Amino acid sequence: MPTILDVARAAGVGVGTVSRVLNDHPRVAPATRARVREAIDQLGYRPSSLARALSLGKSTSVTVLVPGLTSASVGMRLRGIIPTFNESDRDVQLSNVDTEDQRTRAFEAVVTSSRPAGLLVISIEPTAAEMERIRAAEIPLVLVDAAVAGTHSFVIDNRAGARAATQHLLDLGHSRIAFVGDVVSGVGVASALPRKAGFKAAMQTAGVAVPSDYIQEGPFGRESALQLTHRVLDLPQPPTAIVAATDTMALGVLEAAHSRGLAVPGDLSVIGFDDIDVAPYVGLSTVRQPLEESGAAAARCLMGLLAAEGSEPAHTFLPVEVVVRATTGPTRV
Amino acid sequence: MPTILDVARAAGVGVGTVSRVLNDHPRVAPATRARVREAIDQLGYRPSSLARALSLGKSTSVTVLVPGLTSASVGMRLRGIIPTFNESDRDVQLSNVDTEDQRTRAFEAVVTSSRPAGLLVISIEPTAAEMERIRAAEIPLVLVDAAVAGTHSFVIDNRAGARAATQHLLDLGHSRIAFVGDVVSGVGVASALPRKAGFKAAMQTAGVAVPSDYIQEGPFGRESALQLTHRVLDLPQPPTAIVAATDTMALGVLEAAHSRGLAVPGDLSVIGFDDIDVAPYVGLSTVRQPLEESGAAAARCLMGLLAAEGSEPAHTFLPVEVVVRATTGPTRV
DNA sequence: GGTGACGCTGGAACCGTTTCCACGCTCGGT
DNA sequence: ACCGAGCGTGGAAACGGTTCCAGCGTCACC
Repeated sequence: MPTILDVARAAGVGVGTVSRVLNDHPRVAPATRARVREAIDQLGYRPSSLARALSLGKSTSVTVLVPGLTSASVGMRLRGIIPTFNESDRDVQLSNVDTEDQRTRAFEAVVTSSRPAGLLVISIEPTAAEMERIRAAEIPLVLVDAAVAGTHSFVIDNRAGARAATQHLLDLGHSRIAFVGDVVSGVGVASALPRKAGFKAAMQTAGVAVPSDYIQEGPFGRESALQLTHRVLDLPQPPTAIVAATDTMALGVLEAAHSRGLAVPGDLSVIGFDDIDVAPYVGLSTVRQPLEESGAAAARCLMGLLAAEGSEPAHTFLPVEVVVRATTGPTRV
Repeated sequence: MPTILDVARAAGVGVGTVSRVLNDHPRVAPATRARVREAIDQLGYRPSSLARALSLGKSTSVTVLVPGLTSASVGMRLRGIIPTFNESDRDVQLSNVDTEDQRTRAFEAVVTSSRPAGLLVISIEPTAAEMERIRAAEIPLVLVDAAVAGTHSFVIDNRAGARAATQHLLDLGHSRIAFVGDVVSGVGVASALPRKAGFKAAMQTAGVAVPSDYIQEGPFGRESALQLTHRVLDLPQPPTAIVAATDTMALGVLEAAHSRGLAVPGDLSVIGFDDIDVAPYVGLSTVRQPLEESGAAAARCLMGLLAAEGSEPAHTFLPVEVVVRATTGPTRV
């Protein structure tokens, strides 16, 4: 395995010159540059990214921090992120952070140990202390599905999305509308909170009262949503429509409806949020957010930060859109 | 950011001793060890993995090479892989290799540039040359959904799986059974090949002739399967059942059936392969392979290789199982 | 023709670890 | 009391890059 010194000797130059050629520094005579290039090809030399990283004090790869890798929406975001980086020859370190402990250690390791060139964080709001350490370490940071002042971030208006979803049901003539959402557990931004708020706001604006029993919350997941749905459907006055905080939970809602023999949307309308990849197959009406595109956009943003500094931090709002499929409709007469 | 030298000074020892403490070498006096530990805590010292990597000639992270990150089955495998590594504090570098060019460069980079502690390759068969370079670089290698002699690998019996799927249809009384599969395109192991062979074998054993038109092959994907299905259903003697090489393609088959107003399974039975996460929601009958578990098992295997050398390479066969859901049944009478 | 500026270059220092070698000390055996 | 073995330790060298500084030409200009 040839080193930079071998190349320097072969080309009859110093190591500094080879390094300058490798990094496209302007101060190299064209003839020398050509000679070095030739020596590199001849020897099949490839610079060691390990040595480069130590010398620079930072690696060239980017780190991506995600909570709940198993969740469908996170997976779709990653599909936008990984290829975008790979296409530019950027290595990607992927870290799954589910517990509070993993989260602490992950941020710690990023700053002290692995020192990536850039950091992409999904659905996690770094604490002020974490932000400060990242800033001090001069690691460019981009947030997806989370926002902190002074940072680049890509988010959607969860409140408006939920509001639109609820409005869609109201427009269909529903008034007994329930909400099935997840509570914060472990790491991860609580997008369920603004979604619940959007639901409430829509109902209030429409002048429709929401019984407190109509708001059911539990852990994230299909299974959990199934139970919450049974609970709300067992009420003396069950709802005719349900807004789920996420598509994954909407799948649980559908399963509950199915197991009770309820017709969807005849007996019960269901709308989710996110438009994960199974949604079209199940015919689930939902609020689409550009998951894959959000990942790709964030990755491009981070690469811009790595290439040329500058550009003041900005929050980018991505569009949401109600997608009507087969699980929402008027109540059967 | 304190270095090992700072720790050495604080503890009144040499850097070598600190390094020995860090790496749990036995040759350190307990008292000294304690003193060094204390200094480490006091200073909040964290070793630089960058420097460590250079000194060792290899990084501590593992690299995972995957083709077609967007495909559902690969995603599920990753869900088994990433958390398994993360739980042991192992960084994971993820590389998406779709084109032949990316593939070459990825293997090249692994050996020459990034030099991970271990390599996990999904659905790709390294060439003999690549194998040789990896062996020379002494990088432990584990294969998933691909097998090469002399390497640890985790595979399923694709042929037997397809055979069982076909047998299931035969048992239901079908005899006009078609096959919709994908052809090799870009990088990735052609598991469609043994699956097609399994289909043919089952039919031959049953003594049922298969018209050549009944075997349709095209690019991988739902869209492609949709067109292939239309083609086979346009035949004068259309099939009453279709074996799809993958669940993703089965989804295309279902879509085609749906758009023609065919009842499933009344007019057309459909069975897929893989049991991807949407399969249960669509009610797709399929051949289940333990996708997530295969990833986790491979990751554990690689970690074993990293911890303690030894254990001769072995091919591990994971079980497959026909899962009957709602898309297969007898032909409507 | 002398001088200053500047482009290009070589090489040393440095990044923060690991590892190897050598040395001192202790202790058991003779 | 002496000697050798061996444990515990310090420190230098090495890993392979980057960067900075100094020096050498060359050239323009006076």
